[in-house]
Amino acid sequence: MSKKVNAELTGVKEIARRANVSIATVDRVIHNRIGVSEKTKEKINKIILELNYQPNLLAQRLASRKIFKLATLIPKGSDETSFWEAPLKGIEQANLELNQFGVNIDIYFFDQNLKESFVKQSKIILKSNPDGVLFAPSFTNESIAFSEKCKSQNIPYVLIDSDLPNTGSLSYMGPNLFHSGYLGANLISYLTKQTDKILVVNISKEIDTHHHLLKKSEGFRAYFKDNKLRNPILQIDVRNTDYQSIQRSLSKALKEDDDIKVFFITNSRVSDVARFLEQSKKKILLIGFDFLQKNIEYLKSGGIDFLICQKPQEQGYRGVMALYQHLAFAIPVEKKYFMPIDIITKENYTYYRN
Amino acid sequence: MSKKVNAELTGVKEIARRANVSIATVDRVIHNRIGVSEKTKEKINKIILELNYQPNLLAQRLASRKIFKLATLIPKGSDETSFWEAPLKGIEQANLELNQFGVNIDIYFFDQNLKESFVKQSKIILKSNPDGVLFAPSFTNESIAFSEKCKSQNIPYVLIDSDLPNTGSLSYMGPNLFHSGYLGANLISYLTKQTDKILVVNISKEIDTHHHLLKKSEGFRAYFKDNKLRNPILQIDVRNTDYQSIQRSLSKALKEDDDIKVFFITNSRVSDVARFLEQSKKKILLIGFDFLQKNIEYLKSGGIDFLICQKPQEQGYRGVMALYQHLAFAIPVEKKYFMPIDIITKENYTYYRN
DNA sequence: CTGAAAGCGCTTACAG
DNA sequence: CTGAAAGCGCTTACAG
Repeated sequence: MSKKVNAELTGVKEIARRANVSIATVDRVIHNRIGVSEKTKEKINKIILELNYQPNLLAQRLASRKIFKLATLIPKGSDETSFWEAPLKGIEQANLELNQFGVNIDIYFFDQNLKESFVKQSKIILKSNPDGVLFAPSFTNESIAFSEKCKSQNIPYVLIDSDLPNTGSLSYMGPNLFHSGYLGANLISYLTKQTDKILVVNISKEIDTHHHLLKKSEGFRAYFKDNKLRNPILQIDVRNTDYQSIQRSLSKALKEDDDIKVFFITNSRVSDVARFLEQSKKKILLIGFDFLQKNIEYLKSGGIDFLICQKPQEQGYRGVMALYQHLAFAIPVEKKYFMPIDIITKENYTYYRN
Repeated sequence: MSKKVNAELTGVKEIARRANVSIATVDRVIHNRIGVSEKTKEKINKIILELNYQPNLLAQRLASRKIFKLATLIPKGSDETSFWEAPLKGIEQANLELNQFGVNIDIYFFDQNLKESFVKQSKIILKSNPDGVLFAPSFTNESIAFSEKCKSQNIPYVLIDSDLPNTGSLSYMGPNLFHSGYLGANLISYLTKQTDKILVVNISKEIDTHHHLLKKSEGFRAYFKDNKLRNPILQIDVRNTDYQSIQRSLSKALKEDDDIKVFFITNSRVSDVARFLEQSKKKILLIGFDFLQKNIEYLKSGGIDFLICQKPQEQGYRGVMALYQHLAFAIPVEKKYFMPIDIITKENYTYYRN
């Protein structure tokens, strides 16, 4: 272990010395603040380039006692699905790590079944005047409205889980939904004959607003089309997310077509389908989404064959980190950071990091 | 953006004030240095607990001008395989990020085909007196010898890519080899009938030292046994890694059994097998390892069906980070950090982060 | 437009 | 065994 030597032949002090000014003036130039004559500004900038000056981030953060206030808005975890616990965990982890670097995160929740709760929470957030916002745009119109307000208040915002059509966000961190459906189809094409019948199941209260499910089924179908596969593809939309409704819809579908070989469930509700198949003693290949405890149980028992996962925890973590890096260091952030499309089976789930 | 207030009602100053001592004494207690009476030590420790004191890492790193010198030893990337470029990238990324936190990394390489080069480089490293070492234990005996020397010099070391039987390492970050073979078999079981013949191919100059390949094929076989699957499994070991040799061995194998349905290649050399299959116009299901450019090309063209990947870049990155966290903050490190076992196809490789 | 000085929360010689 | 003081590389009022 050695010691740092000549630590600051390249710091602000050295720049100040060479430019024959005070370090305060150097600081002004570095941060593009006003109140410096063109001449000295040029002189200093030249030296900065010569020295290839890199600010010491440690010292920067320590000296500037700024506190960044971030707000996150995601759905509340519910009995029906624990999916949103993962992004929350990611946010909390980021919070923990950033705490000592002067970041405070306020975590807000909304009810996935209540647009008004989203609107209400977003208003509270705007009033709190945060330096940055992360949210899941579950309700398209309401989310667009929220993002517009963020823009007009000059608050950078990051989206996770699904994207918004307009482009004002600092970043989107989440799946490419179309492609995750496409991959599901790819996987199935390996597992079936071209004559096998496939059932696509969307389970969601608001299919119209949950356009992300539709994007997945679009991607799914596109694969079969692109590869000229002739499997018959049926589709049902289940609008009530309780088990009874799911059971009823699936029973009906199977009554109409009793030779379906594969079920493709476009979201995390796949465990309910596994339960149904278990009870009805049907052996049908089952593929769905998301690394939830319930789903893993069925993966273990063989009730679910494959899960497609997209690191929701990492979405929360990275989303917050992106905001921080943008605010604290003006580090450029990837506009779209698509999560990997992970394939989970009985034999690799123990190693998966969500 | 607000300001930090009362920043140090919990800092060393406050502790010193409450204990009625100087901050130097507080510092001594915090770092368990000698030269403090039992009495004051107790007093200070009590206050530390009361305040739930968390040192400001920024200030800590800034004030202590320690420089940590790390050394890494991994195989040189070769024409035959670019596999080791990934861990190198990870190491370089860590280097970049840690540079401003007082970490210097010296990167050493050895020739995968020359034990002596490993021995030679490890000696150079030991002479340089590093604070921590990361290495890939490609040659078992030589690696054990190296690790013993690290231990006796009190240098913490981290292993990547494959593990060593003794347990002195700070951490192992890499695949669970047995299980990655197991997963490969799991995947294949979905894609085949029980009567389909499977060929396992180990391609390596030193199968005996490259016991990690053997662990993969063990895991592979274990899956079939555990699940009472009756597929005939053949195996060949190719000891020369040039294309001609591989071609010859595979031709011979196919001549002896022309109804093989699946090839399982236990390492990254799978692209050579894909090339062979392409030329011989055989359509055989092909599964292998690692996210290399060559392999991806065949994945795209359909020559390779699945790749199993284990984030080699992250191995390098995390390995270095673990050393740093251990040295700088005495943060406890996971003894074994197994990488996820990722399944890559034509349709998700664009999203993969190696 | 510019600079001197204090301070961020620590560590580190040095002196006693 | 203990403390006063300087310093890490920055930022921030404040004064001129």
